Amino acid sequence: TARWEEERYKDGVKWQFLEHKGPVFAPPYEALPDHVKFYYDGKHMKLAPAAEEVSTFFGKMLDHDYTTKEVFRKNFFKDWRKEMNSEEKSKITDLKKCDFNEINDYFKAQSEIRKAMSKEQKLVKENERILQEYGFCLMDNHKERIANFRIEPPGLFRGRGDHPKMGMLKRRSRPEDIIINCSKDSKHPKPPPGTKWKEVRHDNKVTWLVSWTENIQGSIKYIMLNPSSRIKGEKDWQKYETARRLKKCVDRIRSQYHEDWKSKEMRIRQRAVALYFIDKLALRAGNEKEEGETADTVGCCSLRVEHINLYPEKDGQEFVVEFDFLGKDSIRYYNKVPVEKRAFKNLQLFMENKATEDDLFDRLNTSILNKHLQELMDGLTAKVFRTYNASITLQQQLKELTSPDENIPAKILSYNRANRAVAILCNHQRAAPKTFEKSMQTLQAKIDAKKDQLSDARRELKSSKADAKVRRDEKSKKTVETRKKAISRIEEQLMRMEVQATDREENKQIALGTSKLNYLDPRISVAWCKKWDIPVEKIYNKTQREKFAWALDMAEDDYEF
DNA sequence: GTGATCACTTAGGATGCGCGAA
DNA sequence: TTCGCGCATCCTAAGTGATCAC
Repeated sequence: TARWEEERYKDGVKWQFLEHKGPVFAPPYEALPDHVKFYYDGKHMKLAPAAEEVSTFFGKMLDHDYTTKEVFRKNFFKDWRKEMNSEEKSKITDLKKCDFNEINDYFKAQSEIRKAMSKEQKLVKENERILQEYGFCLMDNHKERIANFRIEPPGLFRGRGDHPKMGMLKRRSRPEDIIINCSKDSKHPKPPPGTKWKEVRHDNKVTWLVSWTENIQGSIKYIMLNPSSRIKGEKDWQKYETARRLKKCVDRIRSQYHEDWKSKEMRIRQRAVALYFIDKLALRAGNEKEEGETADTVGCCSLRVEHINLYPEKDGQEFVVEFDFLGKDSIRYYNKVPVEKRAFKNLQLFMENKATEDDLFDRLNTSILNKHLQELMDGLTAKVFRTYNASITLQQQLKELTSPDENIPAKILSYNRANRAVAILCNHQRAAPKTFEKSMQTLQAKIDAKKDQLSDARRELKSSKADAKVRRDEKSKKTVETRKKAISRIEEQLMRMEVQATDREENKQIALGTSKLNYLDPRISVAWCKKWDIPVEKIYNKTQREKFAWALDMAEDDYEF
């Protein structure tokens, strides 16, 4: 469907152009010299000197505050300079003097146009066609949905938190960067005309269909199957089965690490205290990271002295450890927890004679820890504790919070509360939605209005009752009945709103999705739904039901994690 | 033991879209 | 019919952990 046109570039070189419709490459292109790129002039994709394309990225991002960050600007300008030709290089020497407002306005206008167009259904149809053509593959004779079938487009790298590489240019992937993985006899997508794939291989030991190396960290990116696929589903099921095996031996492991706190060997004590944190607080393992390559974040094994404070006594509690560090995605973990005395004494020992930037567990890393865990249980690693503790917490909380005589909305609130307990345990946070305050106010106003309505209705009932007493006829009796019904309807509506308000307030800064999708054995939820006769659609949306199809089939109302 | 590489899961924010209220 | 909101989906970064070479 790509429409090709011919145009003339300023050097007198003839190139071909096309409107961008391509699903795999954005846009598709011929083999081009490195300094030549595409840009969009509002009508057509055109060739542009690379520098122009790069600078438009900056314009696109102008609304974000990070374009004011020094690191971002420095990295961006360095990479931009690399893309400039000699004329541009001598002209564009100072980022401060560059004004990107025009291009920024242009992209804002573009997004308005896109919004208007989306109503026309044209784009919707086109997206559907692309999905049908590129969004599926055949695996073991089953048509399976592919998760991320589009190659990542070029742009400026942001990263999360204080990332040292923010602002760098993420380069366009070319067919020559792409490795295709498929079976020998299969039909695989052909590269754009005049180009070649880097490689076509047939490795059935891995699950990816396409891979390429990204230029910011040099890591490998993959195209893989959707969570609804057989291969992902089976893996997911296995994960929860491993966690269930941990349930059987967790007592033994816990008493083991309590013993190890007394060990003569420092490395064993450290291992035991770290495992205690991972188990009790659901901390992540904490692999080492290369300095200067990523934001400075830590997990359990990579905690430094500066990340904890010890209080022999605080707020009436003994042996309190205060954690304050940035974890995955630079999300802050802050927690004050009383710990067992022996663990506390060990921590004091580990911190002796250390500088704040020294490792808390200097005799430990994730590979040592995981080797130890492997000996305790086949397939046990640090992350299994997170899965186990999350799922067992959900199960316990559901038991505790669900009261049999509550109605469905109230039961769902209980479910969300159980889910929330897990999200808090795993520290799954989100930024409070921008519209939070406003939407809370709107809801409160609705509640108030409903309350007024209720008192009006009650007054009306009273008067009609009095009326019925005097008149003693059928008609007035009927009025009383209708008004009674109206009241109970209003009461129910009010209750539902109040439940919703509580739920939303409690959810302000907590993300439930991550735990629901990755940590909670879906069979627990399915069993709960069956037990209390709650439609599973109230808990899992369509996508989630597809992902957890295996669990929907499997779990009965008496399922125990 | 160490570092590099690879494959895979887990993560939050941005964007898209459908639906109910006005 | 329009508007605004909230949930679903998309996107891709950032983790975990296995394996391999030295």
